[in-house]
Amino acid sequence: MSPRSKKQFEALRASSTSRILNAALELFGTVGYQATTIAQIAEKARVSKGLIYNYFDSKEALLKAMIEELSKEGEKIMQTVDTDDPTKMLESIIRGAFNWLRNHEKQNRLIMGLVTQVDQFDFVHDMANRKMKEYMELISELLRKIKFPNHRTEARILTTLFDGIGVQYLVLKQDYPLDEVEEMLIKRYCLPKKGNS
Amino acid sequence: MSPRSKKQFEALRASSTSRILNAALELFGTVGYQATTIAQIAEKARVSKGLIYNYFDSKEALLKAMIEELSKEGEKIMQTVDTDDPTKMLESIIRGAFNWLRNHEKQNRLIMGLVTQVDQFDFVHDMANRKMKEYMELISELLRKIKFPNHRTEARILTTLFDGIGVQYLVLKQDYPLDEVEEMLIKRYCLPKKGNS
Amino acid sequence: MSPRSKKQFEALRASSTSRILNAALELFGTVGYQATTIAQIAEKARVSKGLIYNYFDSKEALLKAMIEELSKEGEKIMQTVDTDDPTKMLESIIRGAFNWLRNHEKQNRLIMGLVTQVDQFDFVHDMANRKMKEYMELISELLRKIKFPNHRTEARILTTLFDGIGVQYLVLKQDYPLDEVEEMLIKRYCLPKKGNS
Amino acid sequence: MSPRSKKQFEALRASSTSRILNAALELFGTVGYQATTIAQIAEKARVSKGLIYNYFDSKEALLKAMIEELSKEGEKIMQTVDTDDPTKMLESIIRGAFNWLRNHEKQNRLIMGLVTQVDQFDFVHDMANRKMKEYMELISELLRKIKFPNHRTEARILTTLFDGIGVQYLVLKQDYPLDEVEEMLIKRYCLPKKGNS
DNA sequence: CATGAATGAGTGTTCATTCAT
DNA sequence: AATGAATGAACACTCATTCAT
Repeated sequence: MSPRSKKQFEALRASSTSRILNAALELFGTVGYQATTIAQIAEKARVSKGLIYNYFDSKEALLKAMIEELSKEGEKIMQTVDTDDPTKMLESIIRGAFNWLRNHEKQNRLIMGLVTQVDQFDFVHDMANRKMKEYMELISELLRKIKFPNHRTEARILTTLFDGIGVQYLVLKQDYPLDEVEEMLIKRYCLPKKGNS
Repeated sequence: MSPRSKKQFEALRASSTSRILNAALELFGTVGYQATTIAQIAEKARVSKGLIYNYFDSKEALLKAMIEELSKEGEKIMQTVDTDDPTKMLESIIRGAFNWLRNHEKQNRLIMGLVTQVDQFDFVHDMANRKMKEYMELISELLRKIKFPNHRTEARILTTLFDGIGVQYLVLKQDYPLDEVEEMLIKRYCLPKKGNS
Repeated sequence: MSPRSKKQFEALRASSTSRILNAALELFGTVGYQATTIAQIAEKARVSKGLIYNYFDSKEALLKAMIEELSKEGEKIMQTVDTDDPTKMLESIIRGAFNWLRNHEKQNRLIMGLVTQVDQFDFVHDMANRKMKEYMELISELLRKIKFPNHRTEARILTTLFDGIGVQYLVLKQDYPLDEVEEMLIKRYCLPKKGNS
Repeated sequence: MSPRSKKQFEALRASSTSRILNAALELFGTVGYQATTIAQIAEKARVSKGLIYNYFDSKEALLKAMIEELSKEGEKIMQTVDTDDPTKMLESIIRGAFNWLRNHEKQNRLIMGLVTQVDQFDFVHDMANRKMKEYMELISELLRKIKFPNHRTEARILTTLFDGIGVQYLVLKQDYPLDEVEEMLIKRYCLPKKGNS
């Protein structure tokens, strides 16, 4: 009855789980969480509806798992930034933020859509809230280290800009000069200023 | 022939319509469009479900009416800004944007939630797209007039900041120093620069 | 308070009532009774929804009134047929039946649609039943008088044919040779037979 | 991979589908299509409302499926008639038509009810139209072969009679002498005439 | 007599979830 | 582990009918 090894089973599990998560992300990130049906996810993942409930307790649990995975991925990226030279680190963070936007369009769309609903997806709201504050603190600290004037205010500006870029990029798409804005921010915050000395 | 006067009917209609629109805005702007049911709207507006369909063809038509009203309101505000002195005008626009954020939280939430869904609420997406570009052009032109260096790039920054502030304010609420950021932007863009002369 | 004479009021009543009945017939007879809404009737009659309920207790009462009017009209037509010469009378009846089909398409459609529903429009069913039997008796008697062989069976055939023609005309419309069939029936039943003597 | 065998699923599907179709026919054919609710069908089929939508896209699709099945059944019956001897064939067709009336009361009622509504169930109208013309052609040809005088006109009479019998039987039920009329038609059209030789 | 805004029970339909296999 | 048939609560929407004026 059990000719498959444990490893095979686990591989199966992993494969199905990730197929489901990928399909869900694809749909949540385009048509939205509420407008996506379990049937659509099952079809896109080429899996039966029932199987989804073997791995996830509910549609919301599936969402939660996705958000958590996303949160972990975000942390992982943060840990790869160089921690010695504050200027290099800031540049690394800025470039990382822009790359995130480029590579996680669906995720951004999803989160943006969820974060607007009050009292319903508190775990998303909380995560967004926490991340925003973490970013703020980190960047503020870096700007202080590189002796950028008004470092707190500038950190506010910079983090706010990140979110603004996210929204504008999401709406304007190719019309938004992502590369240009990236270089401009690098220049403003990571290069030695001439006239500000 | 007519037992209630035309005026009476008109008043009745206006009252119901606005009650419905208000209730819908309240709900769409908090729990979201899709998560809001017609029954909830009817209850909040203290009106029967059926009556809503006397005034709006469908749930989506109700949304459309709301968005259009919003769009008009936006235009009206834009027309009130002083058009003589570019510096004054820019300040007026910036202050207007912040006041909009303060007074239209529900609307912002709603639009932000809708704009993320692709191929579903194109009229919202289109409006957002158009407004963003209009703002960009207007501000760019003003910065050029007041001889702000790199006026196009700075206009990009400023409009992007508006959206970013919207997102952060929406998530962080009281934790976001709205007033402080407002003053800072006024100072940066509307006051004579010392070192830049 | 009552500056209008009784006659004026009655004229008003008659006008509205008949406008409503006409509109209802138009709609019942094309889209069907159930598919027709009171709102559609009101609109077509250029009358308010409420007024319809001044004259008719309910949608079904409106239908009943229509059917009754129709029934009376049918009787009136029957009374106009010449009662002296049985052959002439038969011809008159046959021609009358064909003219009825030509002039009462909507009514036929309506009745045909209603008569199929069991336990719902018994008054229609009953009327149809009664009319069919009356016709059968009358024609049978006439055929007997003109010494048509197998007069009962032939009466059955003839009345059945009337209904069949109704159905086929209703479905095939211009493709059905109504005039041709009319002449054929007249020839068969109302002219002296050559070979059958 | 699959817990229930393909066959098991197939059997389940077939069972549910036919239960639903039977229940729908029962109701459509008595109270009528529009007056029948999905809830009633579900209850009579001892099935949940939702399941109906697993098999049929909509109430109208359910009707369409029923009509199509009916159309196929009609063709099947037509193919069983003896094709060698035209007289035998004609008798077979006449007897077939009467048996159809006896065994398909609900279907006839349903179709008769639908065919009266214009611009709404065109597929029913079209089918009725087509069948009528097919029958007309076939019978006309047979009468020609057996050298019946005025074969076209007589074919018209005969097919019209079929429909008329349908209507009268539907209204008069047991009061209509179906058997008697059947024998009479057989005698008139399928037996060698005395005086016509 | 006449209006049309207002109601609410009822309709077709959807969809997350369960369960026998 | 996997299937998909089955459920039923919930939804958007309709419409005959009422009623204040």
